[in-house]
Amino acid sequence: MEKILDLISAQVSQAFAARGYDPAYGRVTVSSRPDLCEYQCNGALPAAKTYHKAPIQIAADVAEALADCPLFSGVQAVKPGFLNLNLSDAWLADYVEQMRRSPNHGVEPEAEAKTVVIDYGGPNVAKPLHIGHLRSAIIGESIKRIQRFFGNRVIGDIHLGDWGLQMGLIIAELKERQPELCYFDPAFTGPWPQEAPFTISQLEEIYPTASAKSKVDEDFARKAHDATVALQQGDPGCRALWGHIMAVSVADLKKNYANLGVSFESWLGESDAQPYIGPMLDMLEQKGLLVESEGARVIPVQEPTDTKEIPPCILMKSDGATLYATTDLATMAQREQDFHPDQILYVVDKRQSLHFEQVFRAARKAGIIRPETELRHIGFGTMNGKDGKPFKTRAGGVMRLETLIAEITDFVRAKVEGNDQVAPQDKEATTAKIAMAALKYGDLSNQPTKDYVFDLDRFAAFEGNTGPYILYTIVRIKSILSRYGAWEELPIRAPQSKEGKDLMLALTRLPDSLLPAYRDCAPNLVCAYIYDLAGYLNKFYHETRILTEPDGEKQQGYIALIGLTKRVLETCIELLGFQAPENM
RNA sequence: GCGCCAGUAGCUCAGCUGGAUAGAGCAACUGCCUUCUAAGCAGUAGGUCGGGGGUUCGAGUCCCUCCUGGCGUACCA
Repeated sequence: MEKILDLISAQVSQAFAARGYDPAYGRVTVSSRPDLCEYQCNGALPAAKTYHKAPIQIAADVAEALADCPLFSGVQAVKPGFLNLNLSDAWLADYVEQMRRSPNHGVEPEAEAKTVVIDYGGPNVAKPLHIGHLRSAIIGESIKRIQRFFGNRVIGDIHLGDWGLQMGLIIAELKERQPELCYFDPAFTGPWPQEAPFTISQLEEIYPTASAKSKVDEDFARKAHDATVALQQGDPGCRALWGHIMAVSVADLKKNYANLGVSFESWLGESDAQPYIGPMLDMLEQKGLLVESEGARVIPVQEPTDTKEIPPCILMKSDGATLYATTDLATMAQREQDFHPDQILYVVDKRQSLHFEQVFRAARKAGIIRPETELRHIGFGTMNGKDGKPFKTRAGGVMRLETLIAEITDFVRAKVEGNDQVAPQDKEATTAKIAMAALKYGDLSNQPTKDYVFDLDRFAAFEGNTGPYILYTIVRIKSILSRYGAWEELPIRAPQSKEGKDLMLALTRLPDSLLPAYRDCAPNLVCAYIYDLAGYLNKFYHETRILTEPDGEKQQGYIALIGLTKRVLETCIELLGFQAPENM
């Protein structure tokens, strides 16, 4: 269905045209002065210049033309030249009723579904998830859900860091600890053991140990390098070990992402892009795009129109090794082959923006993706501690994601334990839902590109603009609805109060809020919308006795209104990646 | 050096293509629970929108300049 601002703007534009003005001046926005009116049109101000007339005169002219319009209960031309509009109760109720019946609450999906690949996550195999992975996961997951809501076919790709030196380090360290393992016996031909020679917690200890050792022990560093080369060249023992590392690690990653409510359709990694590297480099050589520069093979991406200097995209180091950019390009070739995407979104730390600029340009130049495919880097900022510096543990290390989640969960649990509304058997599940809302909303309510301060005390307080506030609002509605009984089919009725009308007006803003959130990949706009909506619901709730309302028809209208509000709020938090409990 | 991003209330942040009196939340203070969950609602106080110029009927928003901070700047990912 059509967005309410479009409908109103069309009416006002018509009025402008009817009085001989350009209809383009008829654009209507939500009022910046809710005390004066619900909607406003500023078109008379710029029109004054064009028509050499006083703006107030134009506004009055248009107001006159709108006098009989059934959309409005009031149209006023004010001071400099504002057009102040108020909607008729009946028309508004009818619009909200249409929203109630619409499958997406009035939000129009894309006319033609697009195929979108979203690259988020990017965890390294054999290393625990830490808070650096949090934003990518949360933001990426939300963008994915928003894309789906608008009808697109979306593939979330975790893009594992499963290749390169880190694997060599682990293999080399294992060889030092357990040289007797069959994987290190060149004479051994298999079959390889089913069971991995380590657990996930051992793996998580082995990697940092090996990494630290390689920095002080040159001999060990060389062994790790050799193991990496052996793996990449297909040494059977190394490959078998690598398979174990992958299996153990991926199982653990799946568990951890599931705890976050984050999932991926594609579990491919850098290793899967390797077969594409050779052919891609050949193709680039053939096209003459790959040139020698300071001993490396690069694709120059500087354009004559650039005002800044863009270093070339390096695909092969002087020692012949490939790099990050090589893998990313090969991965793009793979995605083009597998999915033929209309859009690829990279939800990756904003500090890598230059890297993506180079890779995107190289990909375009080389024709690795179709020209019409949109490539976009959604760069996000750092999560900082209260001191404004990157978040660390008390000891100064990088905090594990599990630890962070456990800390929030503990805070929430303390509050839920003392809450009689929650049945004892539901307490743990409710705690988990609230904790997830606090964490995700806390992150997503910020603009993705900005660094933000993660303050556990603030998030745990649950007052004001927080995830738990949104959940609490939903729970209040659920409580009334469950006492009332069947409510799903009740129609929206004309508002009975200012609070009721304000709530309806807030509901009509859903499509106008979600569309920019979708276009700009900005979940923070969804947060801003539901915070606003929740506020209007709570005001309405406070001013209106619903269950004790004697007039049955009025009561049905109230119930229908809060029922729709509940559905809209739940739809939105679903887009953000969390859910509301029954009680809290 | 060059480039990108940011600077709005004590703190954390909004502010849509320039428009009416710059908004929330936290912290402070004041009211509201015998009636649907007070994790709520209402109110008070708190600002020369980093500084200085400019564009115009009008600038937090656009242009220039300066200051401060963060990040990035060819063989790490």
